[in-house]
Amino acid sequence: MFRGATALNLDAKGRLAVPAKHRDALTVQSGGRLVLTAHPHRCLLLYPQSAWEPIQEKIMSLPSLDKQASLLQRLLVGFAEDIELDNAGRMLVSPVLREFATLEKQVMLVGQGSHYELWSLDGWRAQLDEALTQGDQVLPPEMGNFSL
Amino acid sequence: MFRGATALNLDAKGRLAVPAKHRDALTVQSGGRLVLTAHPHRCLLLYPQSAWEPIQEKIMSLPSLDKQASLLQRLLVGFAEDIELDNAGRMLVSPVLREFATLEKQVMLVGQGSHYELWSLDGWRAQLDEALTQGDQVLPPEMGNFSL
DNA sequence: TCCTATAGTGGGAAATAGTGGTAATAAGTG
DNA sequence: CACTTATTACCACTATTTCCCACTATAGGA
Repeated sequence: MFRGATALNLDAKGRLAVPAKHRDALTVQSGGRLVLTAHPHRCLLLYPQSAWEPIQEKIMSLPSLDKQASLLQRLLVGFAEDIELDNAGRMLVSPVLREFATLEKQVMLVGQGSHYELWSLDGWRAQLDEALTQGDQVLPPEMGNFSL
Repeated sequence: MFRGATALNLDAKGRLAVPAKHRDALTVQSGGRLVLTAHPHRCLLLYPQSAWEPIQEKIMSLPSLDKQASLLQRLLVGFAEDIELDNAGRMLVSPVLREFATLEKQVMLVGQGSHYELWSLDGWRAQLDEALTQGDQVLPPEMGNFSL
């Protein structure tokens, strides 16, 4: 499972060098075939292809004339791109996805168990601020008696 | 299956160059025979012909005196056009369809599994805004416990 | 502390894709 | 029936992308 946050840089061509340790974990699962897509919180999602497929199927099984469902389909499936790493372990992030998540040079790669999230540094900071200022209200109701 | 979003330009003659990777996926399925039609959300739909046929049959099997059904029939079947790509991989979008979806120069091609959607840049942006501002209400009820 | 091995970064060249234009053909009109 | 206009198919040029190689930096071991 993927975990840990790393600060990375996009190069001038929009390439992102995935750190070696994460790279190994990613390439094992689907032979290096990855899927990169958009998340409603304005970050990107990075899945091994085999983990992504069932999610896509579930999303596309919703009725496409329904307003809510089609928004979700257009976001998650519409932006999804098949990605491979070059022989230096870098992935190319398309202009469309870079614009969506407002990625410039500095980027955060954040492990989330089944997948990674990719944030612009600013987006990530904003996210953090929110979590910290909310203090103890962070817990959702169904986790009321949760203890670390 | 088709996925991924690409920004494209219509040229002065109303031709749209389909990116090579999507082109291959499209031409495999029906030998390059495609169907382009109108969608109620004011975008266009692009299907391989073989995938479109059963959909058209299903639509036309609805009772044509029903108000809802006939609206759908006129839109989806009424606007449908058979399309082929020229030998540079471009499709010609007719004036009628361009006007329907308010396509001018800049256009988004968005993969949706079995087909593609074609949006004007403005229409697509509006769609995105909606998805993002609705934030977490994006999930339809039957997907309540859905997790990425 | 220095040397070696591994990882990260940048750039360049070949191949491929995109764009615009021109010529030929077909269709429409007087 | 001839002429004009529109459409389609083809060709050539330009731009972009992708792949590969070389250099730099970092970390680990001797």
